[in-house]
Amino acid sequence: MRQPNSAPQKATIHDVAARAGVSIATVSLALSGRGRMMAETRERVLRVVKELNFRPNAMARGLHSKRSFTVGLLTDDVYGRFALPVMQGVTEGLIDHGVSVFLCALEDNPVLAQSHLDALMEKQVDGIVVAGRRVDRILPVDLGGLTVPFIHVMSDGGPDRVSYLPDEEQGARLAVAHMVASGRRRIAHVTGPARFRVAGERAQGWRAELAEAGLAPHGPGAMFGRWSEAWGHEAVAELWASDEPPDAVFCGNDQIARGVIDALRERGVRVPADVAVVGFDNWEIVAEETRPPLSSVDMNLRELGRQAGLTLLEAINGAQVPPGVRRLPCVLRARASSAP
Amino acid sequence: MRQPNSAPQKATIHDVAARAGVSIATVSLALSGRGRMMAETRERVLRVVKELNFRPNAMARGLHSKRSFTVGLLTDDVYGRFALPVMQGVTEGLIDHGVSVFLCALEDNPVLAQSHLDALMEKQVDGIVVAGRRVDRILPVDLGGLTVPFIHVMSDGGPDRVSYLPDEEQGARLAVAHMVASGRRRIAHVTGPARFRVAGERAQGWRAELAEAGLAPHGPGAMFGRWSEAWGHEAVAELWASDEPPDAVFCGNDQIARGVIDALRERGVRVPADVAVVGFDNWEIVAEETRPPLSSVDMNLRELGRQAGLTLLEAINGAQVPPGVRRLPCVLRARASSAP
DNA sequence: CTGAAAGCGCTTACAG
DNA sequence: CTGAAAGCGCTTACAG
Repeated sequence: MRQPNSAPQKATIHDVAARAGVSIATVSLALSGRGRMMAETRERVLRVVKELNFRPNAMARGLHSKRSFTVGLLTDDVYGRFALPVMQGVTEGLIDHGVSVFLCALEDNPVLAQSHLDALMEKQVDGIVVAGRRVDRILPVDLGGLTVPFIHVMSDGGPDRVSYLPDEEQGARLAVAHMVASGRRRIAHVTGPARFRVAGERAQGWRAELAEAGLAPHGPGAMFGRWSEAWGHEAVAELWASDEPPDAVFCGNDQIARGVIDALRERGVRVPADVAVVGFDNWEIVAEETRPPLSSVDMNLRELGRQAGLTLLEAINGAQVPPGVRRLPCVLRARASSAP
Repeated sequence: MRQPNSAPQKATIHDVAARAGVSIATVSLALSGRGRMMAETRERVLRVVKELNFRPNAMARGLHSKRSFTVGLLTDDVYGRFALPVMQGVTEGLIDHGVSVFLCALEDNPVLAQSHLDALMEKQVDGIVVAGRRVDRILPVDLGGLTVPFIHVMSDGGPDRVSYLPDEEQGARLAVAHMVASGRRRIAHVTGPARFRVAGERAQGWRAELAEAGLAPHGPGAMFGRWSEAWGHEAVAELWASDEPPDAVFCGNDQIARGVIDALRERGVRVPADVAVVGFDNWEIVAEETRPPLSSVDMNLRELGRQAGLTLLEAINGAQVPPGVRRLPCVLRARASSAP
């Protein structure tokens, strides 16, 4: 490992100025392209900048501009299935603007959360992104006294804040419309616990799209259970105990869908010939390995993160960003499990 | 969204000094606890610090100390199954020392990678962690000219650098020893492509532990294939085509194990009664939903990240850290799939 | 025990 | 067109 004491000293603006035979002000001006100067002078400065591989010290610059060009990203998604794409989107959208992102993984620990927040504020972050793993869950931090703008993604900050969320209902409608279009008529919905807000929203989308297609919900209504494969199995047992089982199952997430498909195979019910199955989340590593590969609704998390990052940047730059929830459309990733 | 222009100005050391009726030097000294001063003065200063919620500006502090108390975390693991726990460990280990971590997701794009690296250097990071998703893969960045210490995790930086890796061979031996202890004698190994270094290391552990137990490898040797469920199915077909199928299968990862277990169920072979199955990675969300739940080797990625972060910190603080690979032991997470 | 001053590496009016 | 100076918010010798 290269040791810091053996490392070459970084060049400063004084080194550049001395070598180019100008003042540090001229170097600064040449670099920013602001003040107009003799083309020859500018070129000479820029040449030296390149020779010395000079990069302005962001801390010194920030001291003056009161902008650190950093933001903090708080998340409680320790597992990362949802937060990671969001995080990527945020960093991706911001790096083009020279903004770097501090990662803070909170994991339900208020003390840890507070120390992360303190560290961020000391580092003078220009803003904060709060990324949740579940919409109706509050992160263990008090953002009330924050002196910088912040924004929520995959977590609802309430009416006074800006929140970016997937359009769950629209995503559900996509899935149902897709099944209807391929001739399915008895479309059941198997999903997670009713206390999860997204479960209700997805069920609502299922119901609304069916109504629009002139179809009745299959069975007594949406089947709320758990977000697990095991629940998928159980739901199939229930559904196939009736006289008229469904010809399509729209599942609230990919794990349930996986359980449904496995259970159907064990019963000798063919997917997609007898029953179409569509999941939610488009968890690719699981969806692609399902037999047959699982069609699923993609929440576009990366794009969600990107837009949240850019909107935060606007707010940092002084724009008035009206508070409220912004929904981004989902897209359907059709695979074999829902073929006509 | 709270707008920056409406935000209360942050208190500076001058505000504190004025209000406490002392000089800024005294405030600084009181805060650092360095210079000795009248207890009463110190208390007065600290009281005002609290009243004004004063936090020293890290950029100003860093300008002087030439330490930013930040590090960069480069990773090419876009999916995040492996990198996320590592990232968490790194941040967790460092936040206690006041060090914040910049996240840079690289995803095979050298241009993006370079711009992330440039941003990090401008921000004056004190060091860099390089976290891979696969040991024998080089990240698309040239770290050669770096002027700060760096360290590798889940990626091998070669003989001149410090790298933290799981002890793959030891992990494999754990799995095999566990199966031997529960009476299994014909232990097969189904794993990923031979060109992956970890596949070779895990196979080596399997072979070594069997030898130590006085057992021969089951079949013609380790079965190299793909890191997928589908390969697990195919391998079962091969294995059960022989006269004497195994009574245990050690799998190179959890996806293969999942495929193996599913395939065995379809054949009516009982797990664990007839065959024990153990996976690798301890990918909990999958392992726990497998029927029966899957025993698996855990690489301790979080701890790996934590230690890497702390070692980087030592190097930053000037310690001489001898280069080379450091292996951390894996642990076995036994579940029902390998019960005696 | 406490304060005035220099300096960290920049940027930005302000002179000339 | 270019330079000298002030200032961003701290820390650290150095006086007193």
